[in-house]
Amino acid sequence: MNSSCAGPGRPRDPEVDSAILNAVGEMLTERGFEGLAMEQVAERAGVSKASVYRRFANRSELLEAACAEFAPALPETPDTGSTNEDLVELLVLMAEAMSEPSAGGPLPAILAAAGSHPEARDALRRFSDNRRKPMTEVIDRGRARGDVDPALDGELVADLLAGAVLFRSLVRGEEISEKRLRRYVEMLDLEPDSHSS
Amino acid sequence: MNSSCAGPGRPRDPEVDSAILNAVGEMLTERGFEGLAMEQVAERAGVSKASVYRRFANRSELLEAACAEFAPALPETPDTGSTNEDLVELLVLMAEAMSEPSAGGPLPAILAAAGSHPEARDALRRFSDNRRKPMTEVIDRGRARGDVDPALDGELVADLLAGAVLFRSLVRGEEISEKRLRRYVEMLDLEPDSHSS
Amino acid sequence: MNSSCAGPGRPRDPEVDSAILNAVGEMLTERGFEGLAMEQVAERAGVSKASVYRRFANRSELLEAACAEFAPALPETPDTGSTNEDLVELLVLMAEAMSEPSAGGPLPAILAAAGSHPEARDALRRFSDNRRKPMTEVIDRGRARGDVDPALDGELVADLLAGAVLFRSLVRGEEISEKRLRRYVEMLDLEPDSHSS
Amino acid sequence: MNSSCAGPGRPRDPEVDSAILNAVGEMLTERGFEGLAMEQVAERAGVSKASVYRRFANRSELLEAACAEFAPALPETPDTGSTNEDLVELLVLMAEAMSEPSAGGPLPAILAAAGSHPEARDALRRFSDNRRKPMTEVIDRGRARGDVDPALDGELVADLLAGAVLFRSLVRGEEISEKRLRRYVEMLDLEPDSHSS
DNA sequence: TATTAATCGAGACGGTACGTCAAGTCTTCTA
DNA sequence: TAGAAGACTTGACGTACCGTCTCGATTAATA
Repeated sequence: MNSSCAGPGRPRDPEVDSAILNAVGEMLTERGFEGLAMEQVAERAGVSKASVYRRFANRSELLEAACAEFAPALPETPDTGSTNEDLVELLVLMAEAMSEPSAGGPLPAILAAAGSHPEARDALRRFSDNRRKPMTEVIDRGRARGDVDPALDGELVADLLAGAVLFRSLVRGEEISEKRLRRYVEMLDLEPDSHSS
Repeated sequence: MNSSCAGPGRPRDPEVDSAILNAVGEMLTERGFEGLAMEQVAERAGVSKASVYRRFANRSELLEAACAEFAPALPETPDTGSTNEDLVELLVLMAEAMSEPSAGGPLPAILAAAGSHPEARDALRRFSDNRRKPMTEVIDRGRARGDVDPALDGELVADLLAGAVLFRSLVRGEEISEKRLRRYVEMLDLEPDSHSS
Repeated sequence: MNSSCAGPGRPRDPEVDSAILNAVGEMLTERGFEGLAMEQVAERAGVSKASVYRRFANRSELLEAACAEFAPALPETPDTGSTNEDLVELLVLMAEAMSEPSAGGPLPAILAAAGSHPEARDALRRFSDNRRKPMTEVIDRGRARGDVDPALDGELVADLLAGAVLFRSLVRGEEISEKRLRRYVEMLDLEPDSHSS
Repeated sequence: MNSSCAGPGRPRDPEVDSAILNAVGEMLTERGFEGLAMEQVAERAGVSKASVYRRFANRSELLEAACAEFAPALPETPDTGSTNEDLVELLVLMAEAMSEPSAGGPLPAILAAAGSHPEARDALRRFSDNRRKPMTEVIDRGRARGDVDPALDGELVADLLAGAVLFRSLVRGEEISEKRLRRYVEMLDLEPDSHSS
């Protein structure tokens, strides 16, 4: 709908699009969700305010687009041989992404926006889906190995683990040690024999 | 610290304090964190803008105070005889508080602000401490009954369970069924014998 | 210098300019310099506050502009045949302009501001230059007629006469009778023979 | 009414009175009429705002009091033997008082206020009366000496001379050279013989 | 090739909120 | 009581964004 119909008239400059989105990403990272000002986005992108508004009718839409853009690379599914250890590795990555701005990029800002902006929630959902996939793979592999109880619901596991990371990062604002992450995983008792020994 | 030292000068009118805080609470509930405008808070509280600024130097401080104020009564610790069932009940309450504004009061707004505002985070920490206490009690009681593994760390349990609720509410924006909450609890396998039967 | 260079961007609406200046003129006349409030000027002009501030960075600049605008038509140079009589006529006009607000327009307000605001002083200078010109013409004409001492310095005459009017109006706050004005003129003894008879 | 009736209760501290008036004088001198803020006067006087308001109901009254207080020493009547020269000396003093703030004290500020505040006008009237007296004396002495035309009206002379000084200082904002002052005086032709020689 | 229509920049416009400051009034404590 | 301190309402100050708009100047596809 945007790019396909060539129509008459001057076409939009794609550089402008990307300049805007870049600026949004930076500002979101640096100054958070509240610090996202259309006016400064335009200036920072070296673009006129009208050009921003031509694409995004308002702050929300801009945020929406930024969220849509926001798709951090799906992490390599780890394979250490141990289901628990694989999960810990995934959680470590997630915890890093949640930590202070400019480390984890705009994620905290988007999270902050989630309360009021459904698009932000969508972005987060996509993000969490991405994160969930390797988690599921890890569990499936464990199940194949016979490590993991076949009846186990991978989604519930993801809710609990991702939730714990989210909770401590967002609500309690703490860095999470790898040790703690490992204890979360062990609590779920995925590998019954591993500590019966 | 506030009221005891009379000092010279006219004392602050406590009605003004409460009028402001009430107004903040309402606005936060109705219009979210972004809709919290000093000017309108003042108007709504029937108070001059200067009186608001005398107490709270800026929006952040106002939010902070609102958060401090926001300490919903700690729920009755349930006692159904079953540890799992008690936990489910606590989670149901928590899930309700997280759902749509005006149901759960300003909590979602505060949560949204947590990303950018440490004070909001503090408020949440206090809130979560309050919630955590009955959870710990329930677990302790279970341990006393012999239901629960004595080695179990209650805090980790709370992280996982509260986190899962938070995660599904905030990130995925879903209402959470009681059934799902029960499955979270069961996953933790607190009462080993309960499903061995 | 203002209107010719179109430049990029939406051009300023000249109606806004004039609306503002009109409002300023009225308020200055009605409520004096101290009663000149940016906020009310904007409202009265039916214009946003930002539009006022875009043009005038602060009250002083607004005053300055109002002063610049303030250039009452240079009075007809009278020609009664008598130098003295011509001067008296000019002084009468000047005395009227100095009297109560809304009679003389913003002049008293500007005069009041002159002490603290150089721009007001500039406006007054321009104004007095305008007033001085007809005075000089009258004197020159008198000199041509042989009425007036050729050595006479017209500027000094203007200082003395205008000063006297100013003094009685501002410092003493009195209406000045035509008779008194005539006596001032006669004191200067411009037409030596006129009272030798 | 103020000082005489002792009445019941603690008497007013006269130091407070003078501290206030001093502060007013200084502020008027330094920051002009518009810069006269009750709040800062109080602070500067080391006095509570209420103590200021107890004495002066509002800014105008405070200004009024300051004006009342403002009574620069009546200058020594000069006596050089020459009427013209005496007048020049008086004008020099007056021109100095009119020049930049902190040189001439609060006079320029009061002058600025004269447009809107009758009390300021009163103060100026008193001031000009003070100035006028030596001028009249000088003229009378001249008349006694036979220097000056007996029919001359001293008041008119004062209007013209003081007015010229006022005019050039206030409206034109110029320092006035002694030479120019002398030319004003000579223009009035008080001593007909002095330049017939 | 000329037309045409949308783009781009710049920036004015009416709004709304921000956070500051002062004017006056009122209330309390201390001396 | 007076005096110091300071809370209170009111209202202007000057700043910063919002989202809309009007320009003049580019561009490319189309006629």
